[in-house]
Amino acid sequence: MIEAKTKDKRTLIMRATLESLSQHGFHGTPISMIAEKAGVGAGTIYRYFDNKEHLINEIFTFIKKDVIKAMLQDYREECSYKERFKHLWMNLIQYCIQHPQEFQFVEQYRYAPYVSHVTRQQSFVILAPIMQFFIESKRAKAMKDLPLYTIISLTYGPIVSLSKLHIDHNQSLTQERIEQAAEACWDAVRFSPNSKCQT
Amino acid sequence: MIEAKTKDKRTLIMRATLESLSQHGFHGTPISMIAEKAGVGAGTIYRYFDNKEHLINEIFTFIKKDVIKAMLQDYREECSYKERFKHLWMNLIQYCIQHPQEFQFVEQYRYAPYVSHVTRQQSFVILAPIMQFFIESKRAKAMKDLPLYTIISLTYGPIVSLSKLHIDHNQSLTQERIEQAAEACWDAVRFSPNSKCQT
DNA sequence: TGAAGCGGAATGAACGTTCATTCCGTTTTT
DNA sequence: AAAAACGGAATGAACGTTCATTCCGCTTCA
Repeated sequence: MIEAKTKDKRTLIMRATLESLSQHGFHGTPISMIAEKAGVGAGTIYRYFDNKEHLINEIFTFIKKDVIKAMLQDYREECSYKERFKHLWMNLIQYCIQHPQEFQFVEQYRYAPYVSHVTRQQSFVILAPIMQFFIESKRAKAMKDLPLYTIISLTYGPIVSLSKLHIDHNQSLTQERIEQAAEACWDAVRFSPNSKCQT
Repeated sequence: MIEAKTKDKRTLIMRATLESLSQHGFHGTPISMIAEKAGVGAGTIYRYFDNKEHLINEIFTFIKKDVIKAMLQDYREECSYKERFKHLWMNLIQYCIQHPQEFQFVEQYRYAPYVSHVTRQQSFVILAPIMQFFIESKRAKAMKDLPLYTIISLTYGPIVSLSKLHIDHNQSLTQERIEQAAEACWDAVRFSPNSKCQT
């Protein structure tokens, strides 16, 4: 009971912070506003987090784990590489557009100075299972033999870009268009024997 | 003569701001620091810019124009679609990694609240010639018939992602790897008659 | 030609505001 | 009743912006 209640207030503060940050940015979200949104006193926040920076770092790692969970939902090892790729890809973009606050938060603070080094290191650990898939796909000649970070950029980059456009310009990213984009992304990374063809 | 001197000081302030912003972010760059870096008094900045927000907006549009200029350098209308695509793509990524401060600035503030609506509208106007190329490529069946913003995401997204990795993790983006990535990006957007092939 | 006057550019100390954090009296829990 | 949790006023550091003053190059006048 105590635990539950304690955790509730902690979560409340984190949610309020996330909401405010994605709406008003770092400048626009003083502790006082977080306190008000969360329905707690300003001082209470410091019972759960050392300081504002710590609070943000906590949110950061929480979201990262949530993202991976979402990506791996209904993931089936036995599918083809293409199917698995599209599954991971679409799960991720679905998460981004269904959780715009979380998405914008991560994108905004990924390289910000107040996301501590430790927090960023954790990301690598969390992402390990996804990395494995790429490595295996390359080895199996299902994907082009490109450096790992090139493959990540070719797949994650468009997700970020599409999600931003969707959220900010209210472009209607329909299921069909997401499918199209997933297919195109696969074209970018899939192994093609005659990669030298000219147009 | 007087004109030249005036412009110099204005440019000096903008350069100092850009440098500080990309290093320390918005929080970490008080006007006092900009003044010091530029070698001017704090008050002087307000002779050239209404306020901090205006200063940032000015930098924003300046960079946008610079980027387009860089992209269109040595651009030749008579080349094939693929060649023109790769030319634009590679010019852009070269700019990003050769001007990390400008790149990071744009990426950080593109959707920030203090980049005014007007400034963002301008971007669209500035980007018009590039958009035209995509539209024409689609019409000529050189590119897939995807929504314009999907094509932009498939090409610009990886550039952003690769540049960030390059700058932040000191990944060595060699000319060869840039070429590989450009080729892969083209695979993503190029028209392929048998787009239904399964793997 | 040299001195005095002039105007606007430049300055940085000072101001008022905002913010993260602390502190302490009150409330809730055990 | 003791301890823990809580709230929100108080604090002081930091910030953007202002403005009275200084500085400097050019013009005017003798």
